[in-house]
Amino acid sequence: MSREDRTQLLPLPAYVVLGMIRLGRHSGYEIKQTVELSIRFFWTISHAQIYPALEQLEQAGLIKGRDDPRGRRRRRVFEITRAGDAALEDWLTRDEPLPFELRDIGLVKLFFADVLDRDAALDLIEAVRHRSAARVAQLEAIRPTAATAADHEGYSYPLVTLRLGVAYHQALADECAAIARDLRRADARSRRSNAP
Amino acid sequence: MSREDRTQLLPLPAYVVLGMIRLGRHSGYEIKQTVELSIRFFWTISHAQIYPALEQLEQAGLIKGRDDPRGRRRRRVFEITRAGDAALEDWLTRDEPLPFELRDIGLVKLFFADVLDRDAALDLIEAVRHRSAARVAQLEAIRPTAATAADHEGYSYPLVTLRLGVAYHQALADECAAIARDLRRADARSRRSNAP
DNA sequence: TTCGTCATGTAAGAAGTTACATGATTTC
DNA sequence: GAAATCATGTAACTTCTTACATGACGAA
Repeated sequence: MSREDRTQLLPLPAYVVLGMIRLGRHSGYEIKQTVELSIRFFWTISHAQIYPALEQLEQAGLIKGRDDPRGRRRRRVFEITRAGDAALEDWLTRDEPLPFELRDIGLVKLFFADVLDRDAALDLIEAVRHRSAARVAQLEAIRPTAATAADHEGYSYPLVTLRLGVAYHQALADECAAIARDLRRADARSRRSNAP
Repeated sequence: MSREDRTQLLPLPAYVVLGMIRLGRHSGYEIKQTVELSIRFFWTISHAQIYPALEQLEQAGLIKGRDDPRGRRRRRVFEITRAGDAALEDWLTRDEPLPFELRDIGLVKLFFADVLDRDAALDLIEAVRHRSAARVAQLEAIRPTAATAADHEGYSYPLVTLRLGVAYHQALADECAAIARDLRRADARSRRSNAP
């Protein structure tokens, strides 16, 4: 797919920054913080990307910035323009593929686990299970905050993405447990038939 | 975390290539094909990475290559060395964090969906649901192949990773359906109370 | 006065993708 | 004989992270 094929008017990080401005994050610093508190489980962006993106968005007329120092501490705040609102809505409703890119070293290792003995393989499965269980716990810890925002501030979709994150890590953890059970059962069966 | 902190002896793609050689993939071309057929849902690697990685692995003495042309068509085949076996097993059993990196534009868009009207938001949820449902179907289509390999060739872990992939995409799809149901229910409730 | 936080930016480098480049073999 | 597949490599480019650089403010 070449650059021109997809009607990607802006690079993706810029849309994320635009969305954060739309949700009332004003400075680059605030955007970075909110990203870490909310979407970091399915999207990351470093401040070295944010500041150039803000520049780019302003150049495109989608946001409007002004200096708003706090005391002598410099600070630049932004607001979304009408063109920005339109661009964000266009992006959100655009009928385009929604890439799901996963890089999971746990699963890669597990894929190769036939070269290990049974116990080492089970250790790997347990490591993957534990990782997802920990992630579920992390997400559940955030849930009250998201639920409050949903009830009182009218932001219900952060809670939706949280639910999805919990759902798939819970499923991953459960399936790991099931797989470990199956492997142990198969092993017990084969030992019974080999040594009667 | 700095480069030296983690005892990452080789870059990750090199371990993936090493593992593929271990599973009997001989050439760079074959490795690329197997990656596409098996781990592509949680790891990708381009041929532009594979060939340098093979070079690097050979330099490190973990694999041994020789020319094995097919007719006049050149071809270089590799086999894993004893040092390579050891390095692979060390990597697989190493007690290190297992990064899970997700970049999911569907969830990002959903996170911002409060700025959309109800129908557009439901369209987004449906798009995310459909994407995962399609992925489940894709994975189920591969399952017979993986099951055969597990039963007859002693490679049971590819089937394990397949199960995990099915589990989490199924969970994602189910949760999307549940969320859509909840949203519609909440909407119906609020309309009832507003217009009695 | 030191540490953590607020705040913004740039530069260098790593990692990865796409495109370029080449050529043989097989299949239709 | 054209198209798909086998097969290997490099170059250019994009993207993203980490490190560098700077400085104010508040709390202990």
